[in-house]
Amino acid sequence: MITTRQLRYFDALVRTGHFGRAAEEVGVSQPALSIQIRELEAALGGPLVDRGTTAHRLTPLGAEVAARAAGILTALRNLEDLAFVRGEVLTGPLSLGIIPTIAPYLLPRLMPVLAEHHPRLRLLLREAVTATVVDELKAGKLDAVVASLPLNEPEFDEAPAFVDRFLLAAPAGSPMAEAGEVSPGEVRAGDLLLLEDGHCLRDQALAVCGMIDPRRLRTFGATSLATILQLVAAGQGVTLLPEMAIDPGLRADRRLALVEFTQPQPGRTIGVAWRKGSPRDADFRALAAAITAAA
Amino acid sequence: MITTRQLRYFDALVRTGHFGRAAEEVGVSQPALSIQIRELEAALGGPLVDRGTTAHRLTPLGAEVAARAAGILTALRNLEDLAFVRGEVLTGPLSLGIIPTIAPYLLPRLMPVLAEHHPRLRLLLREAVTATVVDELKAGKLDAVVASLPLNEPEFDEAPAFVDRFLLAAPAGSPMAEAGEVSPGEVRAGDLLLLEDGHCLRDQALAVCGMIDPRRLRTFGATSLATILQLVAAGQGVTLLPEMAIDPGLRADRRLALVEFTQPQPGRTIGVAWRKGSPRDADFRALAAAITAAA
DNA sequence: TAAAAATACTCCATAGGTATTTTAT
DNA sequence: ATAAAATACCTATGGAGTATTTTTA
Repeated sequence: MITTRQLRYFDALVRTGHFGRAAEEVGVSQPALSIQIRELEAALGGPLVDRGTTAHRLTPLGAEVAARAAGILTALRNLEDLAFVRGEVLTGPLSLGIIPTIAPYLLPRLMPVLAEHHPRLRLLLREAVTATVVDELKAGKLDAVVASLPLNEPEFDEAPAFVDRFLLAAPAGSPMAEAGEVSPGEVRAGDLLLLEDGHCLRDQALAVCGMIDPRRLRTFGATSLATILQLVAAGQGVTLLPEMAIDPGLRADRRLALVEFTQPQPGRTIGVAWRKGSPRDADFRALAAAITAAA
Repeated sequence: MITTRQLRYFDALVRTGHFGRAAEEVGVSQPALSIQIRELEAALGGPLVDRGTTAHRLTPLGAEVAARAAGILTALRNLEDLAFVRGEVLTGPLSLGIIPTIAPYLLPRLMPVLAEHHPRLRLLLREAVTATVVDELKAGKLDAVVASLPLNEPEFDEAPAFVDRFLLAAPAGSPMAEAGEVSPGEVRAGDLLLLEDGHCLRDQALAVCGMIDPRRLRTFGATSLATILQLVAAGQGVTLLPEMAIDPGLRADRRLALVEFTQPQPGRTIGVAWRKGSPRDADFRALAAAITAAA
């Protein structure tokens, strides 16, 4: 008899590749997890993992079971979510992931909208780069994420909220700052300042400017747009700036010039993504609507 | 924490509509089942069934849960089936449903083929009308069914094996028997002898002859083609006879005439159906191939 | 020899059984 | 009044913890 417990433990084992860490993740001791894995292997008539002391590999049977187990666990999570869908939309706890290039600019505008229209919503926020929040959404640690769409994950549904245009931030007085507008192709690789690896905005900036060769790029350890903007203000280069990041304080900065791109203006679509089949999808669409209202 | 046990018990409750019979079906006492249902209701935050003393109705939440639970249980069954897919195809136990208008004619030819090519297969056969084997296949009591396709069940996959033509069996000497061939439209409702309700061959005969109005039909309690043929031989009427039901003994019967239909000749497609996503689908396609070889 | 998983053994939570009560028709 | 589900109470299985041993790189 296969139990959900066995599947949960095995799923954690697959994701961590380590009995001890998997046990920690599901909140039991390592022997308890080992025993459940052994039970599952007995039920399926063969080993699921090739045990090495340091590293483990899934057997072919294990890989097949892992894929099916993930599907079953997602369906179970969705079933459990039915408990929260009682009454009106957007009430109760909601674990939401937001990427760093959206969170600080969206949240100040979004929170008042949610507080007014969905006062019984309890948001549990998590800020991390796209790859991280995507993994956590798949694993069930998050209910939904706010990110740049599309995420190209077949197991997600998405609701776009608004389009965020890109502008060019350049040092005041530089040639580009003097032009009324610039085309993306005019940005030189040596001038472009980028966020560190993992931020989707970095990849989008490269795509917009048509750059592929990573060798000629100047990447800083900067994890926030605010830091990058300080570098631009100091004349170190230019950067792609999402329109939503512009606030009055930024416009007042005499060291910076904000230049629009020529048509068609590049931009990113901001929206909400969640696991397909979730019974809370009405909630998530309502959230996307609230984001549209806030933007 | 939702368990597979709760889902299994609830699924049985949904299908039986009765706590006692559901408990019997899953092999536990009625209180044990009641407790698991209550646990599931607690986990989902609301009642799943409206308790009446004699009859029960699912709540809207209950209906939603029932649908999702059925999907999860099917996925779990398919996962458990992975245990049997080790080694070569068509080995080990296989629960197979066959409808009565196929079983007695196909099995004598099929069993030797299977014994020769798949000696390690252990067939567990069940003969019942289409609706019954379809339900049992959905419920996981059967692994596959041999029936007339398509079954039009979105949760099944199908593999056709061969086309079984229909012929007309008429009393020797009757006008239709004298004609070299007849068209389906010539069969009069008052002449056509039919199997009792539930046999798909009955519905197919009506469709072939273009009859809709059930009031003018003469239905007997006959559950087998052999019985119907005795009535035809006695001059009581005519019947639609699948070609595979014809054996030398039947051809030798001087009281019966077998008349072919005009082109396009009507017929039924015989094949194998199973639950979508089953890891044993290679087995089932091999079974369909064996049936083709036997026919 | 050091890190990681498997065993050994003890404890307790939970599923299950029987007997009985409650409930609704 | 009767059939059906819920409750009460006891038993036993199995999941989990700690301590320890085995394994392999």
